Amino acid sequence: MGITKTEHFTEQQNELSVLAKAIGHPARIAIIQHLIKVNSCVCGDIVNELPLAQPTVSQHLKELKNAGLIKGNFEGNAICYCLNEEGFGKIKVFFESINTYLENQKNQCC
Amino acid sequence: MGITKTEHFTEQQNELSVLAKAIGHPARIAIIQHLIKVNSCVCGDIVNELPLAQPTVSQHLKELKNAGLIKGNFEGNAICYCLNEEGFGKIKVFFESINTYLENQKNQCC
DNA sequence: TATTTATATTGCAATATTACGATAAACTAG
DNA sequence: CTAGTTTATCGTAATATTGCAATATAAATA
Repeated sequence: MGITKTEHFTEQQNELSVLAKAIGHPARIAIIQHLIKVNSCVCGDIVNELPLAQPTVSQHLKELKNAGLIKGNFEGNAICYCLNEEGFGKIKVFFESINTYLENQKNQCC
Repeated sequence: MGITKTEHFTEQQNELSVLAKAIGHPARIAIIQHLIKVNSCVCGDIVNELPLAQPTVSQHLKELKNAGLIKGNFEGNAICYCLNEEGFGKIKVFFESINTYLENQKNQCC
């Protein structure tokens, strides 16, 4: 069906899946890594950094923005992008709990 | 097209995207959370934990396994599942670098 | 105002994902 | 061996995602 039965899962599970899904594409990971690498807001050169056409990049940026992983503000002609702490904060909590569990785990049978 | 241009991205970017994509579904997050909650290997009750048909759950388990996020061993009639540290370790590094960046970031303009 | 530059939207084709019924496969118990 | 239990696979329908050409929009500047 391609349709996810979101209504059967908790709000937290759906929220986390949206965030992870947004990260689940190499182009969007490349965008995130570029924003970190440049270490400041990036105004208008994201399209040139990626091996994809402008509409495609625009779409990926939109998805990252909708998921709350990046922010974008108009800066004259261009748009400045940077990471959005809010989205990453939510994932952080999830992965920290997993890591804590894995570190303390004793009775592993697999 | 629905087809990702993986050849244009680095191996690390593709690997991370596969892991994030595998987590990017509420059913698969529910599976991960259940394995943590029970705090031991879970042998054969995963299907009953999820509001989805057995073939669908089997498919989700397969995807988590292929991505390296869970392990599954035959235990007589049933199969025992638990988290796979290897997969989560790779994501951990990625998110730690993002968190370090976000914590030290000074010149935010967005 | 007209032109240029940067980004977004639309529309569409190709492919991927999600879900499940039917069925198969593998093991246990009797 | 037969029946029951558990998990995997196949086949298929419905929907989602990816990518881009064409086009629209918006701001800056001449």
